[in-house]
Amino acid sequence: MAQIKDVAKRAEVSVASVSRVLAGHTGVTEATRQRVLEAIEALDYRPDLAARRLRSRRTDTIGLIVSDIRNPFFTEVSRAVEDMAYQNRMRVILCNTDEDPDKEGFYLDLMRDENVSGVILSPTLPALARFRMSDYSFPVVLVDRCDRETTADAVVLDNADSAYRLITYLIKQGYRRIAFIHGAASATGRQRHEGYVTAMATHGLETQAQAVPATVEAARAAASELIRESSLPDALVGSNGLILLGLVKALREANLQFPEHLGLAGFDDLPWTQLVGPGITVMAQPTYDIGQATIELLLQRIAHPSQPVRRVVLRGELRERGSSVRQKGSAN
Amino acid sequence: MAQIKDVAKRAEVSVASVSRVLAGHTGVTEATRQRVLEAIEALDYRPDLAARRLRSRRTDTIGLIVSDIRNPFFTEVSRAVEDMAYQNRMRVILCNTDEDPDKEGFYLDLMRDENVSGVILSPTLPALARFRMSDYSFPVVLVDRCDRETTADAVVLDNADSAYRLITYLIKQGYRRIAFIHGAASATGRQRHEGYVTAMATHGLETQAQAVPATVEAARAAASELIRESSLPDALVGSNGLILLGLVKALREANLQFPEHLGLAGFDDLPWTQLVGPGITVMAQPTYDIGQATIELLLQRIAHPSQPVRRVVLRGELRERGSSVRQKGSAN
DNA sequence: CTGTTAGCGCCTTCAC
DNA sequence: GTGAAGGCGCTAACAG
Repeated sequence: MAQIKDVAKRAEVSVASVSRVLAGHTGVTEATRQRVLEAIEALDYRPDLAARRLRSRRTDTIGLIVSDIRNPFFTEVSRAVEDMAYQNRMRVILCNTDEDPDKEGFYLDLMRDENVSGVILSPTLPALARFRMSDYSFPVVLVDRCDRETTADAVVLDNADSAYRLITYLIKQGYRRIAFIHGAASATGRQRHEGYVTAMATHGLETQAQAVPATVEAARAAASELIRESSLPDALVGSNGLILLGLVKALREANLQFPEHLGLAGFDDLPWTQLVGPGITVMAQPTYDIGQATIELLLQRIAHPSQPVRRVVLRGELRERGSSVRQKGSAN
Repeated sequence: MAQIKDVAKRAEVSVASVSRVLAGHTGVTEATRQRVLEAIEALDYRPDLAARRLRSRRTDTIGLIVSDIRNPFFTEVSRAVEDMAYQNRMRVILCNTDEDPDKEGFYLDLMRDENVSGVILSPTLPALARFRMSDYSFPVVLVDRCDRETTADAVVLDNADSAYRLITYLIKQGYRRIAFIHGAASATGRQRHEGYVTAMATHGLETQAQAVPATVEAARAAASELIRESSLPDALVGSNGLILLGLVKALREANLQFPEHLGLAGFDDLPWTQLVGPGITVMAQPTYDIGQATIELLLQRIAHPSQPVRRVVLRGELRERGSSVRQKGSAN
């Protein structure tokens, strides 16, 4: 492995000059620049990143900490993040917390040890509650999850509003007994629940909500339970794509059709939602945009550490499909 | 930020002793060990990874290079990889190539610059064709894609066999004119195509295959085209989850039901495949296991650089569902 | 068992 | 415009 002094020797200059052309500095004769470039080429020299990082104290690395990359929302976000990172010559380290604050803490510590340029974090509930930018030695931008009280750069959906609009739409369709299954472990689930409650209250309707771990299986189990009860709800709503999938599974197992037996809706416009049954009405998130906005915020924060805190709130978009078409002659 | 000499000072020992307890070395009195530990605790000292890496020449980092993390197969693989990496105190750098050999080359160069401990690579077709372990300064394990001729650690599905078994199953169901849409840009798509051709030939049937970029949209377009032709095939098969999704979309657009109008099958047991229509027959890949096996191979290779090359071939599992139930009275 | 010391490969003043 | 030299923070000989 060639190193800088080999290049210097071959180009018959000092290591300082090599370093200068590497850094793209001015103050180097075009002639020496060429000689250095040739030497670099000839030796297939590549600077040692470990040495460079030790010296320069910067890593051009960003950490991406999410609950589970298999959640399609985070998959898409991660892709946007990696795309932008690539364009900015930065690498991304991927971390899954499984909503476990300890694991999250471990990774946050790791980010400090890695001396990353910045972190994109989808915090667990406890981490969000006590989040302070000043607790970290690196810039952090929150994604998907953020409280009203949190002072931090963040990119989120208008969760409460989106849920409110989705529920209001269902109510306008004629649904009354609307059950809401939402993720228990995240701010997102809570905020969407809030929107649900507000919408129902606005129309004088009783709520029937249930918090579950945000997994397909938990949602399926909860829905199965709910369905088994004597009085079926008019409609079922899942607060994210995973939960919605669980609901569909439960309905299928129970041999219940939508919208014939009950209405169905949810969040996240995943590819399959338009394919199952008559299509499922969803509140779509601009997922890739969310990821892109997040890393843009982060890059700006890295460039300007003391710029004012910013929050980007993206709007969900209702996609009406067959699953929420109220059936005539249904019980009220 | 405290550093090792601060710890040494506070514990009243030399930096060497601190380094020793950090490394978990024996040859340190329990007493000094305690003093060092206390000092570390008191100062909240954490070793600087850049310095450590420069000195030790190891990074405990692995690169994961795939075509697109949004492909559910790679999503799942990446999760397995990250899990195992976490357990082994290693970090993973995520890279998407989009099947672009240049981008792939860029990342492979980056891996060298990063001096990673190892790389998990799902190579593009050209990269696979010229792949030589000796071209890399770090261990590489191939995942999902591997030729017969390639000499490298690898974990793959028994692609040709799985396709053969899937097609043979369809033929036994009574299907004859089976069209196969497969990914053009990967070894996997080619091998599955091979299995398809073999199965059809074995039964004296004519093939009708089409290679497309492995995206939902490309598959949808190709299938739409195919469907528009005067003579509809008996059955449609997609060589992976993305392609299968495209097929379903095309059928839906054309208002064609499965299995009523034609049979349908594919690869990858994605959650939605059991939810759309009567469920779709698929060849399931043990995705998480594949990821796990891959990183295990890599970790072993890192530990024993000169151990013999190993290839792990996992078997696909047929999951029969409603989409491939031959309809009575159909044309032959 | 413990301490001293010489680098790991690079960047960057500081002189010239 | 160029070169010499001193670290960045840590590990691992080598002495003692």
